[in-house]
Amino acid sequence: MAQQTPLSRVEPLWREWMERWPTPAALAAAPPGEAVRHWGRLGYPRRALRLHAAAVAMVRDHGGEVPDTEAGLRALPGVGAYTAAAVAAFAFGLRTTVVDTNVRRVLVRALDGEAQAAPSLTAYERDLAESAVPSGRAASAVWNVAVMELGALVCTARMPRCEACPIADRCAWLAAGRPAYDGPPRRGQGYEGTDRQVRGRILALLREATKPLSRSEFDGCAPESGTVDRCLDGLVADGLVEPLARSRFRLPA
DNA sequence: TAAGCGTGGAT
DNA sequence: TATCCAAGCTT
Repeated sequence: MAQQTPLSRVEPLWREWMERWPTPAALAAAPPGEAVRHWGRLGYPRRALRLHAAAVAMVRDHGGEVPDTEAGLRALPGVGAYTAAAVAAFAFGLRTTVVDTNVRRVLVRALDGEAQAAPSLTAYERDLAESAVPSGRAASAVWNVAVMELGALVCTARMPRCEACPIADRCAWLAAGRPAYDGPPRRGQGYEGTDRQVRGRILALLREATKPLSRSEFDGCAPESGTVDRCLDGLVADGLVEPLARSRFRLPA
C-alpha cells in the first residue's frame, strides 16, 4: 500500500483493510474485484490486484504465511527489491539493504553532498547503500529503519529540518551550504488529460456500482469515445475490469 | 532502460 | 494555481 504513497494516507485504509481481511487466507478467499473496490482512492489500483494475487500465492506456496526469506518475498506479485528487503528487515530482522526514496535521499545528501537522488535508482546508489549498512544482523535492521525514518521525518525532500537532524554535524550537503540539485531533471508525471486520469474515472464508477455498468455509462470519463474504449481495453488487459456480454463491465469476480 | 501507472497533500 | 512528490513495480 505504501508504494509511491505517503504512509499518513495509507494508515486509515490499512486499518480498515486489516480488519476486513486479517490474514492472507482471508484476502485470498475474496474476489479480486473486492480488493480493487476496497482499495478506494489510494491510487495505483494494480497494487490491490497484486496484493490479492500475493495472498493467493502465500496460501498456495507458503501455508498462508508471509515468506520469511528475501527470495520468497521477491517472488510474490507486486513485491520488488524494496518491499522484499523492507519486510525481511523490519518483520524478520534479517540483514539486507533497504533502499527506498527516503534512504536514497539521505545517503546522497549525507555522504555525497547532493541535494537529491537521481531520477531513478542507479547501481552507484545501491552500492552506496550496501556499503553503509552495518555488518551485524541486529545493527543492520536498526540501521535500515533508522535511515528510512530520518528521510521520512527530518531529511525530507521539500523542507528538510536540518536543525533537528541527529547527523547534521556529519552531513556533506549541509556542510556544503545545501547546494541546489544540478542533475538531470525528473520526468514530470502529468495527469490532466492522460489515460491514467480516464482509467481512474472508470474505476471510480465501477467501485461505487453494485451492478455491471454498460459502455454508455462511461461516456463522461473522457471527451472522446476512443479514449474511453482504449482505457477500458487497457483495464481489461490489466485484469482490473471484467468484460461481460452486451458491452457491460464490472470489477473482476 | 524508460515509460506507464492514481491520487491528494504540501509548497 | 501549478508543480512537486510520496515506504515502487512491471513490462
